Amino acid sequence: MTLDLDTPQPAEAAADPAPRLLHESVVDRLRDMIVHGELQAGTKLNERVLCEALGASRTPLREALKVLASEGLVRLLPNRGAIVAPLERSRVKQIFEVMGALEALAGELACRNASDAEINEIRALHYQMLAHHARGELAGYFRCNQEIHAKLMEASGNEPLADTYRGMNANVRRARYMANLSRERWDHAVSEHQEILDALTRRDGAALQRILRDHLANKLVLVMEAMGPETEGVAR
Amino acid sequence: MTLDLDTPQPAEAAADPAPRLLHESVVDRLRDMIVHGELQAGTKLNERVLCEALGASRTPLREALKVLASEGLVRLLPNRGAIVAPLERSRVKQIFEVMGALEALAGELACRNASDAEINEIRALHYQMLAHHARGELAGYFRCNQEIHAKLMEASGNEPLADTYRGMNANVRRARYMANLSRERWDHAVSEHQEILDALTRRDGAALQRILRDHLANKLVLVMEAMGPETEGVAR
DNA sequence: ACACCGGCGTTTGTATACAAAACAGTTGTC
DNA sequence: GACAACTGTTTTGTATACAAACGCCGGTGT
Repeated sequence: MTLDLDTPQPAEAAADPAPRLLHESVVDRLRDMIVHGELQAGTKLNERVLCEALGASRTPLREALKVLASEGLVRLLPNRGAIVAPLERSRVKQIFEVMGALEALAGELACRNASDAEINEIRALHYQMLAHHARGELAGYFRCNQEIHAKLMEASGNEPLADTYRGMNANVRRARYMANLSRERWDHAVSEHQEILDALTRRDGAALQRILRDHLANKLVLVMEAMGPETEGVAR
Repeated sequence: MTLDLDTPQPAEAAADPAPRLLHESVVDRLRDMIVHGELQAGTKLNERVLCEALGASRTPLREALKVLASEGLVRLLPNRGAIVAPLERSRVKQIFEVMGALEALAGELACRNASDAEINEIRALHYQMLAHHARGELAGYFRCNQEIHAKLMEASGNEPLADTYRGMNANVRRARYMANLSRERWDHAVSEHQEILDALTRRDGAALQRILRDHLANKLVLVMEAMGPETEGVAR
C-alpha cells in the first residue's frame, strides 16, 4: 500500500509554503509506525521495501534511519541493516526514571510560567479525558492523556525540555500501550490526573512535582507488569 | 521458557574489530569541532569543503548533518544548506534547567547504585582537579570537571540519562568555555565540588541532589554573565 | 541614479550506479 | 550422513550524477 507522504501542509499561514525536508517527513512517518506498533520491535527494516512503501528513494530513507537511530528507536547493525530497536525491560525502567525527573521539572516550571489560557486548555483536555474514561474508551483516553502531558511540557515554556521528553516518550510509548488497566487502576490514574489539574490550578509547584513523580512511578509498575518477566524485544 | 542469562553476544571481546559506521565517525568529528569552537556558531557548513576536510563523500556527511541537527548542534535551512546552530541566551538557560534536573536525578541514583570503585574513581578525578586548580590550570580543571560529571552520570547506572545529559552538555559546552572565572568564583566552585564528593561518599542522595542543583545554577550565572546581555549566536 | 529583471554559477536535494559484505543454497569431501 | 567450502543472490555502504532552487551580477528601463 502506498503511504501519502507529500501532504499539502495545511498548517502554516498561506504565505510561507514551509518547505519541509523530505527526510523529515520520512522520520515522522517511520516514528509513527514504530510508536503505534505497525513496525514491531526487532523487525528488520528492509530499505527497498520501505522505499517503495514510503515513495522515497534510498538517500532520504537512510538519513531518516540514522536520525531515528540517534533517537533510540532504531538500531543500526553494521553491514546488516537496521531493525526496530528492541524494548528492554531495564531500559524502559531507566527511561521512566528520567521522564519522572523531566515531568517534575516541567510541573514546577509550568506553575511559574504557564498562562491561564494554557492551564484552561489543559483543563479542557482533562474533562475530555474524563468523558472517555466514563465511556470506557481506552484509545481516546490514552490520546487525551498523552496530549495533557505534552501540553504540560509546552506550558513549561522550556523547549529543550519538551523535545527531550518527546524523544523519551516515543521510546516507551510502545510499552505504554501494552499496559492493561484494571478498572481500579484506571480509576486511580484518573484521580491522580485530577490532583495534577488541581495543583496546576493552584500553581503549587512543589505539590505538582510530587504528584507527577508518583503518577509516572505508578504507570511504570503497570508497564512492567504488562511487559512480563522477560525483555520483550528480540535482542539480536 | 528459558531465561537466557547467557547473552548471545559475549560482549565486545578484543576479537571484534567493531566496524564503526562511517557516518558515525563523521558525526563525532563534527561534534568535536563544534563543541571545541573550531566551527563557530552561525558558520555555514559547506558540504564540499567538509567532504574534503573529512575525507568522506557527501552521503555520509549529509547523514551526519541530519543527526547533528536532531541533536540541536546544527540547523538545517531548507534549500540553503546547514549552519552551526546559534547559541541563544534563553535556550542556554533552558538547557541548564534541564541539566539541573538530570544531574539531581543522577546524584540520587548514583548514591544508590554506584560501586565503591566508581566513587573512588570520582574521588581520584576530584583530587586531580584540585591539583589543576592549585596550579591555576584552567583547561585541565575544565577537563577534570567534565569528567567528574560524566562519571557521576555513568555511576548512576542509567544509560539513557547519561546519553541525554551528554547531548545537552554538547549544546552548552561552547558557552561554558566562555565563562571567565574570577579567583573567588573558582574557589567557590571547587568548594562545591568538595561537597559533592562528600555527599556521594556518604551516599546522601538528598543532599547530593541539592548541591548539584545549586552547583549548576551558579554555573549558569557565570555563563550568562559571560554571554553578555544579548544572544551570542548569529540568528539570521 | 535607482529599481527591477533575467542570465549564470553555485549549492543543495534527490536519485541512481557501483562495489563490498552478508546470507542461502548447493555441492563436494571426509 | 554430516560438515565445510563455494558460489549465486540479495542487501548494504559509499560514491557519483542529475536536476531544481538559490543568490549574485550585470543590464535595462524609467
